[in-house]
Amino acid sequence: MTDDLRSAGAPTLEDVARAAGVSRATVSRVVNGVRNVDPVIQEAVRRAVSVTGYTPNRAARSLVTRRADAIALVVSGAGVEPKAAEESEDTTASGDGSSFTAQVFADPFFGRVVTGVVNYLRPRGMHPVLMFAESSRAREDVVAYLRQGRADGALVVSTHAEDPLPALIAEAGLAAVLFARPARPVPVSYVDLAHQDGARLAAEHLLGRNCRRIATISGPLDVPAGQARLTGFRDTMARHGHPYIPIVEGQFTQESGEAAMERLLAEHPDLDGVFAANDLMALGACHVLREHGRSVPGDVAVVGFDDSSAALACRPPLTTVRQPVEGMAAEMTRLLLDRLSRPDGPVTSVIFEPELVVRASA
Amino acid sequence: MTDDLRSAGAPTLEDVARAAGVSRATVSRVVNGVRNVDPVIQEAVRRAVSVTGYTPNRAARSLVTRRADAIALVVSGAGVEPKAAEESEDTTASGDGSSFTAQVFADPFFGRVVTGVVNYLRPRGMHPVLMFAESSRAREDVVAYLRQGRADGALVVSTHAEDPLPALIAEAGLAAVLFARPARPVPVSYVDLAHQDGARLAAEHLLGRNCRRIATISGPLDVPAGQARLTGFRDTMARHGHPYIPIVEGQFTQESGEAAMERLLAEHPDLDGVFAANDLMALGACHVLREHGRSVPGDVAVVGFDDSSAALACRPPLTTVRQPVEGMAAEMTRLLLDRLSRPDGPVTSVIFEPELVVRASA
DNA sequence: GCACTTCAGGAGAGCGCTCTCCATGGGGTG
DNA sequence: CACCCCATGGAGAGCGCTCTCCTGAAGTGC
Repeated sequence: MTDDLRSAGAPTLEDVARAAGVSRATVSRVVNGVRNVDPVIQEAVRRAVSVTGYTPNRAARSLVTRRADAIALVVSGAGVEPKAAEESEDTTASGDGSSFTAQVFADPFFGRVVTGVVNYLRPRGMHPVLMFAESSRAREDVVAYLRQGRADGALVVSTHAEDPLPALIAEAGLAAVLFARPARPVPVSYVDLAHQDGARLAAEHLLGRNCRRIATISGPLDVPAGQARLTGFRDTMARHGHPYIPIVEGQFTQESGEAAMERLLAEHPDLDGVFAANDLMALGACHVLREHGRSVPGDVAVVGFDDSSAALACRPPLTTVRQPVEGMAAEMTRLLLDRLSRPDGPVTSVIFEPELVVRASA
Repeated sequence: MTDDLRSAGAPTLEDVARAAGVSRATVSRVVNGVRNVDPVIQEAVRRAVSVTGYTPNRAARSLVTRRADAIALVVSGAGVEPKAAEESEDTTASGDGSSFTAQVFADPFFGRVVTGVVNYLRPRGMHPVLMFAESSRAREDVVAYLRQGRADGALVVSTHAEDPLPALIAEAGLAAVLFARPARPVPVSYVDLAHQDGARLAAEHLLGRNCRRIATISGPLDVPAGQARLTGFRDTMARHGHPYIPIVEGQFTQESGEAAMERLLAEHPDLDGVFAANDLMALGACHVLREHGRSVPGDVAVVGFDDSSAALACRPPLTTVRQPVEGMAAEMTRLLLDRLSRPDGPVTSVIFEPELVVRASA
């Protein structure tokens, strides 16, 4: 098609300029919409663009703008730690089902983060590069990737506290925004949820239903979110005259929720209310309760946390504390793009408020 | 650090060359490991690289190599179709929970694809760019992205048949590999599962347990995989003297599985075996069966398909047909990289064999 | 010992784009 | 009528890298 105007390969600015009878600079101005260009010439250029089928070469543009117009979405944390064989380059088709990535996607939480990020990025013509950083080698990869200018900044979702990645990125002078406050302070913006308030809502709901023997399945206590939800729950219970409540620590997985419920039931067979620090564990708890002949919410009321897809998948549907993950992820993305356009803007944090969603389980 | 050797900003090849007392070309050769370079000089260059803290600029490299060294992972299909307001650029922090991306991640299947892709890509220093193509606008974005050279090729996972994306990509002369055979033939390589064989395994297992009133919850029949699983199941049943079996079409979601099971139970209260075309629907079916007082597998045996995380999350754990999604995704990635290094290699397809995994549900 | 091959390393030409600087010209102002 | 200003478009210098071509020195064979 119209090969007469192009030398070979993809058409370049030069080709368009020739076709439109103007200079390269003018085409560039029209394409990027900068400065005033005579409407007549603009039109001519636009026509030339579509005639030649021109698409700007991103590498060339990036080379001069020093911007990749891409950002990385990094899921960071400790997964299965690197065995001796880590260097073995051959993760071949045999498939490694128990990998960190698999763990990550098992929780509906992460899909919601992606949803929020993508929804914000897409109208802006951007797409996230997906990276996982569960080993120190992988963390270096992330930093190298950013340093190479392949992405302008990173959105970091840590699954564990003490994650060294945020600090690494900050030290290297790279842009990043975190999902959730880092365990130890790092000069990086983040979004987070008022976890304690959420836990308070759960506690008050359980108490409002006249549950009196209430226990909780907490999240991992080395994760700030796990810690905060427990604190919020415990404080509220204490304030209402329940200074002591049974606690079993879970790991935010369904299995850990099941195990925790088993223990709770063994030690406190008469309990009538459970607050699980996330929906997945609440789901596991419901299963175990039913297996032990307890009806939910008849015998035991169960409240989850997150309002993830697991909450609806559960029988009965879970009463839970809604965490607006998609909105938080979108805000996180907004903060990063903001940072990129104003590199010395302030480091900020945005805290979202949770909301109680009452369904059938409590 | 050692600012004396760098002009400003990130160190370039030039800086390293100066530090090592060689030419730019030599540094490039060492960095890329091509041609013979005197070991002594190599060592000097390497030292200079670490002293200066040099990292190659990818944009500059891409500009000349015409390779982005990046690939796109595209989830394609029809989601919520674009409303009139599609152009409204403001998918702000309000969060759009019911979006296509949310639908996608609700199925554990996709996480497994990502796992396989990432596992293969990572040792090779690559990371996928995540894209969603559920509207024609989004499909154009994908093509434009590839045409701009931001990614060298695409891995396409279609959630629906008749997905126009593979054809669009092929027409544009861009590299791609598909997960699952396209509904209408497109000159693009793909990986797929022998769905019919998998369904046969399920049928034979149910028959082997002496189930005699067997029904199936099929996948969406406009998806090749849904179609093939039904065909395989029906054919096997017919071959064993069951020419007619009740069928209800589902949508591969848990809810659709529940609805289908309700209908099946209403119309055939005496059934003793169910084959659901994926685990999510099997999970839904189990819920409904229990609600109707049927024990699984005591009263009704249930077989799923995929061996996804839902199979283990189910009570009882699902007997299912294992689809090696991670391995398939890795192979798909291998095919793409292959294609990129040998652009006129053959278009191929790799079909994987499923495997029956017997657990408690049947 | 001389012509010839071999190979290490340097020089330099771009890759396609942006953006600064400059030339041009038309219109407004004193 | 002279002057200045601003709007407009062109020229051209790179951005940092790769890779071809070329030089020169060392090795090889008769």
